[in-house]
Amino acid sequence: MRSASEDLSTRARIRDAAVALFGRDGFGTTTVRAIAAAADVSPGLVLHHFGSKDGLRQACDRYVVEEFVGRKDEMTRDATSAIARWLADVDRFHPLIDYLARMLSSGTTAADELFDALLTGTSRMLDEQIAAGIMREPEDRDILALYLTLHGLAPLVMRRQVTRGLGLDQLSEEGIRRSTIPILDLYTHGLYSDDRMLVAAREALTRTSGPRSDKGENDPNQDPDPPRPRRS
Amino acid sequence: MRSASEDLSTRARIRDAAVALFGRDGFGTTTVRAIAAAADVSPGLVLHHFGSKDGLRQACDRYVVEEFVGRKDEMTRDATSAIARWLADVDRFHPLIDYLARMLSSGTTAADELFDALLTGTSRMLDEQIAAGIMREPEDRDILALYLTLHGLAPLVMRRQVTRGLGLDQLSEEGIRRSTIPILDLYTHGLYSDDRMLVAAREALTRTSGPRSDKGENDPNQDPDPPRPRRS
DNA sequence: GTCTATATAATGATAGAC
DNA sequence: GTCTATCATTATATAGAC
Repeated sequence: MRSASEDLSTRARIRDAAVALFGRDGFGTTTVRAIAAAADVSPGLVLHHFGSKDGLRQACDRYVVEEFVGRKDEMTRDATSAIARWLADVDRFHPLIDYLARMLSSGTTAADELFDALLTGTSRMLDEQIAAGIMREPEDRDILALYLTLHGLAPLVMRRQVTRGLGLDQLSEEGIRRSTIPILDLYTHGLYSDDRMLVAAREALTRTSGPRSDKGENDPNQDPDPPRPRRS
Repeated sequence: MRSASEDLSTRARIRDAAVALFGRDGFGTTTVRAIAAAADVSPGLVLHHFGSKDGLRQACDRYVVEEFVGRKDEMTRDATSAIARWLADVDRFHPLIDYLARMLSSGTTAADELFDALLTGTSRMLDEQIAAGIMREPEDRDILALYLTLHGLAPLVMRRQVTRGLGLDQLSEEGIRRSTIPILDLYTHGLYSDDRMLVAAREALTRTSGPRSDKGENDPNQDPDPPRPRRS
């Protein structure tokens, strides 16, 4: 299991350097020269291999998608050992995560593909766990799958904020150790002590079909206001 | 309530154009000339007002943070009417959201400030709701607040994916109508049918202190693997 | 495949007129 | 405050030697 930059082909080395820099600094800010320097080749060679800067970007997109979706299948087969390998190889993935974050918040079709693949995986998982009786039957499987996927990606997309909030890298062992139980607790017992919010929202939604749905009032998530994305 | 571009000062018009373009295309990709064209002024004027392109960026950062945090207080005072106003004025906010998304996934200190403000708001809300008996006592308030903030921001940061998955804009009335109940359901009843996952994770975590924590196995969220950010 | 030039265009920034 | 014109720099991309 290669750890980082070793006996990679020159082309792969350039691609890896590009992923890292695009992910860290953005596409527009990153210059071909900087990529060439990072990969220790001449600027000309970068363009020789990928045609243009945009061609390089597309290659990076394809590579990152492939890498994530590929690993996803791997995870499905053997999650535990895959996680172990992941932790051992975490340095290799950080650049990919940063790149992924930029992909997802911008609007490329490659990001769409990737998201769809992850969403499909989540849906399949939901079906299985519900069938096995591990999970209960939710209100709406599709929407639940969508938001679970979002929630799962959020810590990756905002990795910096998680690391700041946790006081340590979430992807470290200690980070996982500290956040696992609280999150499982949330997904096991929920947030509210009883049904009253749900009932109230259901009522409000069936009652008013017009503008200003009152529901936003006590819902910690999802709602329309960017000022306080989870609640007031 | 001004809807979009009207009797704004020239400086404000330039700033709005910059927010929109930076948010849509990224900082490096967006040129001063493009901003000038969008604001219908000369390139020189842009730099006259903001000193440099980076100065313009900083002004945009400050503006967006201020706008979100300011609105947040507004929400706290009167969530319902604030939401109504938000919905009426949704076009004005879309560019801000796109800008926010880029801020949060890149690593500026302005983004840190903003996130911290939102996190503080979430924490305060948690305390209140728990004290009021609306929410139950969680495993760890701080970590819960952190992840609730992340979950709340996720649909904004990945707005495009939510819109694709929902088949309509999440910020539209119909989008809210469709996603409110499923999400409230998740936060009310949780995901799992019983405690077994939580118990298993707790056991695994206290048992093994070494590498490879088995817990990742059945936790739909937060875990280390980018391949399947929520579960296998 | 890889490098060293170099062409060509576009960018951020400045100066000075109005 | 706003514009036009221009500078100096830097970028992507190409051509050709090795």
